[in-house]
Amino acid sequence: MLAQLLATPELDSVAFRPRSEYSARTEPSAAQGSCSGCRLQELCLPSGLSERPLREFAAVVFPHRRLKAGQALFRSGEIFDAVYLVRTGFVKTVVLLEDGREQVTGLHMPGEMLGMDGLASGRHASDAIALDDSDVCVVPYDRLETLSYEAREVQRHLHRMFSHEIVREQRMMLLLGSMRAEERVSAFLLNLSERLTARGYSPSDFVLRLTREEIGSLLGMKLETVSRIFSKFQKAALIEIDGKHVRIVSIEGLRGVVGR
Amino acid sequence: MLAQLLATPELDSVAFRPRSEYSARTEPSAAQGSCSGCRLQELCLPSGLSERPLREFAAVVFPHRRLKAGQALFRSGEIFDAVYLVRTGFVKTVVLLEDGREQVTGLHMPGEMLGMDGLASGRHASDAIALDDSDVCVVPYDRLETLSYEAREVQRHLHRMFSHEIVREQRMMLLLGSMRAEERVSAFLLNLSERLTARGYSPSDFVLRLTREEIGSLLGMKLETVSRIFSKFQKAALIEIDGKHVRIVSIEGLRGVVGR
DNA sequence: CGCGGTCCTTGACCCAAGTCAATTGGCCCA
DNA sequence: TGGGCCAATTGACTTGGGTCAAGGACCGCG
Repeated sequence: MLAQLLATPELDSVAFRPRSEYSARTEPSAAQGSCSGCRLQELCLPSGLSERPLREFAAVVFPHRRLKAGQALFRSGEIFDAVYLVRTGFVKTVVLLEDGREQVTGLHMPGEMLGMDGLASGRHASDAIALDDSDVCVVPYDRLETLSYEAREVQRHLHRMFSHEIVREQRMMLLLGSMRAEERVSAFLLNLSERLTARGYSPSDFVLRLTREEIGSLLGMKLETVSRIFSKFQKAALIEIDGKHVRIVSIEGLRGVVGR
Repeated sequence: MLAQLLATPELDSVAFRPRSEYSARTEPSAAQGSCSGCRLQELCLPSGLSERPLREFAAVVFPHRRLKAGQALFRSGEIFDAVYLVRTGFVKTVVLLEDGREQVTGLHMPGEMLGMDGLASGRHASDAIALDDSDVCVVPYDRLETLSYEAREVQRHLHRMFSHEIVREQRMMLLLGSMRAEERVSAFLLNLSERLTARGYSPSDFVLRLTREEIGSLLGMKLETVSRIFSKFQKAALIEIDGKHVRIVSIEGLRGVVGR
């Protein structure tokens, strides 16, 4: 999306110096763009801002970070110093149990904020891993604090984003705690469809960025179960599925699965 | 706890006028106490504040609301206008599926903040129900906004409380998505013990405020399973349980259940 | 081009947890 | 003081989803 706007030759030629941290960070690139020029505005931080704060934001510029598929944006235990806004690509977040078990806790799309979990303790409580080559806007927390301290509407918007995350996680708890496997998969597909639609993509035709195993982890089931349910939904003419490519044939049918 | 401080005759005689809303709200009582006098300080909003903002808070006074066991603090769909701080008693939060299924998403103790889920959409996304007779501090959101707008440390502290909630929910997702029933129950007991300890109660001797059904809902299992696991833990000499009264006999044993 | 790796699908079998049902014990209050 | 109600326990049985295993498709790479 917005990548086009910013992917000028100058930006593409910026050298990425890998740091020696264990998450193999890349330095934020010099890539810059004011929020006022960002196509994600209506989904992102400054959304809903009126004149004055918007003008302030117009001058604001945050560094970006480019991630290759599989690369970590941050890892559990690392010092928290910034939150992140996905600009392009998809990012998953994962929390780990000491014994190695892990749980995918979220799949984050352009416009969504990441990393607020680190604020509580000063260290991140989850890993964030790019699923595609991704571009992420880095908002240093002290910057954000100052902005929201100075512009009340920024503050309010920030609170709203926090709250959104809380509501999202509540819904995941509901899904994990009270729904059966088929309902979870159906809810997952419907949710994807909705969020992709809001970003201008087809509501019925998309590619899963996650493997069956990752989907299973997100939904609290095993990859074989995910696979079987996809097959079953296909047989029932609710979806067509080919590897990671999904076509929703009957939104109503899917709604029926979770509705009852 | 702090209730004693405030339960002066004048306050106790304040009339509670039930409103006509479907959650049968009581008006915030006129009960007042500055945050600087509150025994929950180190757990609550102004915690960690340095001189200046603390002085500001010293002047701050919020209304309280008394809830009888079973009474709702807020309900899903109601207009959001305040967040709440539990002062005494225990409060559960519940999210509902259209078909009537429900999921207990949290059990909240004194010092914990509630209701931030309403900020995202302007309406609460969950129900909050008192489990005991409880006393709750009502912080109108616009008040909070102003405070955190004026005192930067308040803002930071508020963000930290948001973040805490996000981390808590992440952990619940991990529990629901990746742990087996016995591990969940063990993690639940250990978590209760920890939080009660932080509040000055015994780490090993406490009463569950939830029924088996509510515990099951919180942990994503049926009440019979909860009951069986309690019995099993008792047979294994990890706990002693009599109705709602729990005594942890072997913390290490419980840790062993979830550790492996 | 062929080899190894990862991802996906499907089948057969099994078990953890759900379902259904009976019983007990408190507790409220008529 | 006893009847009704609700919470909890426990047993017998069922089942949804996990486990294990085999095989196929599709890479990227030497």
